[in-house]
Formats: sequence, structure tokens, C-alpha cells
Amino acid sequence: MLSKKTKYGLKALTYLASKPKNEPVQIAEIAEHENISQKFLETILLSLRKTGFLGSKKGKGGGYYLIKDPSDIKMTSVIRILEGPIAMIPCVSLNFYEKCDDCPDENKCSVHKLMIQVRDSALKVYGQTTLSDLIG
Amino acid sequence: MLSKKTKYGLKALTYLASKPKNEPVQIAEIAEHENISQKFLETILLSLRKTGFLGSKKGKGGGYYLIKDPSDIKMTSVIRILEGPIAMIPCVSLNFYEKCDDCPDENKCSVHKLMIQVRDSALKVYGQTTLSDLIG
DNA sequence: TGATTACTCTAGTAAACCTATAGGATAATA
DNA sequence: TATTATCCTATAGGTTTACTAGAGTAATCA
Repeated sequence: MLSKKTKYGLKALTYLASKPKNEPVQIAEIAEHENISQKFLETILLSLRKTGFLGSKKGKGGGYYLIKDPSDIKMTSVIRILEGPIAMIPCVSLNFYEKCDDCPDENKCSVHKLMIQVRDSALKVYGQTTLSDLIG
Repeated sequence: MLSKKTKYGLKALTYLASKPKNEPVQIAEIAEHENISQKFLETILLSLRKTGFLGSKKGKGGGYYLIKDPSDIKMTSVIRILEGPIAMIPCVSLNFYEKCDDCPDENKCSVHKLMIQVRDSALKVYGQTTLSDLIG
């Protein structure tokens, strides 16, 4: 399941992408337009800023804005930041790999085999989709 | 993330599929072979029996066995029983649809748009994979 | 019949995770 | 200096996950 965090984060990014570049948009405006709890959105936007997607400006006329061009923001990186691994199980994760306790041999594991295919199919979608594809 | 329940269930099904048909295999044997807590596996196999994948026999020489041919068991149905929806968000789920509270218009939602693609790509994998593809 | 075996079923629980919310600190602007 | 808006940490409260306990039921075999 996609967390609310990821969902809200994506919506906020899309909203920001629809605005003129480098024009700060206030949290309150995004929250209201997308029906998101403002306080919750604060923490989400903060993490998107710390990971290099957003810039911010404090004080009057401040807000958040996209740093990169929407067509340069791939879903793979957004999802990994907000949601975590794209793989459904750590033993097939490219960026968050972890061995299974119970598996003596990954290469013989049926779940492993299946989940590699699922991962690759998701990766294909996320890899060819950028923020600019989500607008409009 | 794939739950342990689904992972263990898939492993158990694969193990059963590798055995001669209609020969009951005890929970204890599956649990030991796949390194799964026996008590936990009990509840998983029970739910697979109740949903028509497995048959069971009580008493000495009893156990669980596959009812259908492995090539007739599609991953779509196994996953839906064990894990729940294949979609990552209820508003794009075919079998577990639910409207989002915050979305006034699904068709204009960027998350909706993206998640339909992800759902379809997962569905393609699960739809063309059967239990027999996972053996060996 | 009675002992053993093995599945059936209901509850309970500890830990982890999710979805916020609170409240003060910090910085920019006017 | 007053106002605006982000920054940051902590924590509350609910839900889900991953088991575990223990008693019940049915089948087999001596």
C-alpha cells in the first residue's frame, strides 16, 4: 500500500510543478488545494527539501518551490525517498537490499523469482515517468 | 511490502506443488523445510484451504495437499487472498475499490494516473505467472 | 476402545509503523 | 520590532503485523 505520505508528497510536487518556476508557494495553499493536513504536509515538504527536490524561502512571501525541472524528476527517486524501497521484499531490492533470514539460497526461492519480475515491471513504469508526465 | 504471511504462503504452495499430487504433507514438514514458525503457518494454510487452494486430511498420515493443478493457480488469485489488493492505492483497485477522501476528481489526480500504470504492470506479471512457473 | 496424531479455531499480545498534532525555534521581510 | 512562514523535535493514538497459547475436533491404528 502506498502511504499517505507518498500520496500527499506526489500531489504537492505536482501542484508545485504546475506553478511558475521558482515562485514560492506556501504550505497552507498547497494543503488547502489538495485537502491535506497542513501540519502533516509540513513534515513531508521538509523531507523533500532535505533530499534536494525542493527549495524553500522563509518569511513573508516565502514558501516552497521546485528546484529541478519537472521533466528531470523521475518517479523512481521520488518514490524511494517518500515510500522507501520499490521492491516488495528486501531480498530483491536494488537500493535497500537485505537477506532473508529463512532463505538458505535466494536463487532457488520461488518468492524471490516472482518478486524480481514485479520489481522490474514497477521499475520500468517509475523509470520512464517524470513529474512532468503527471501534470494536466 | 510483501507480508510474511504472503511470503510463507507462497513458499508453502511451492513446496506442496513439488510433491506428488494428493499426497498430504504435514504442517511440521513444510515449516521445517521452509524455516517458518509452525503455529503461524497453521493459520496461513488454514486460510488457503478455506479459499479453495488446499485440501486437508486429519489424523495420522494427514496433512495438506494441493487441490488444483499448479498450472491452474494464478498469482493474481494467490496474492489477492494472502496479501489483499494488488493495487497500491484503493482508488485504482479492481477488486477492492474505494474512493479517496481528499480527491474531488480521480481523473485529474496525478497519483491516480501513475498508480494505474503500476497496477497494470503488476497485474501483467501476476496474470501470466502460475504456481508451476515458480517450481524448479 | 483408547492412544496418538494432526488439523481447527479463537484469542491474545508485543513490537513496529502510520498519520497525524503540538509547540517552540529560527529566519526573512516590511 | 512585528509579522509571516518555514524548521525541527517529540509524542500521541490508532492500526497492522507476526506471531503464540491453548483448547477442540477428527482420523488412524493397535
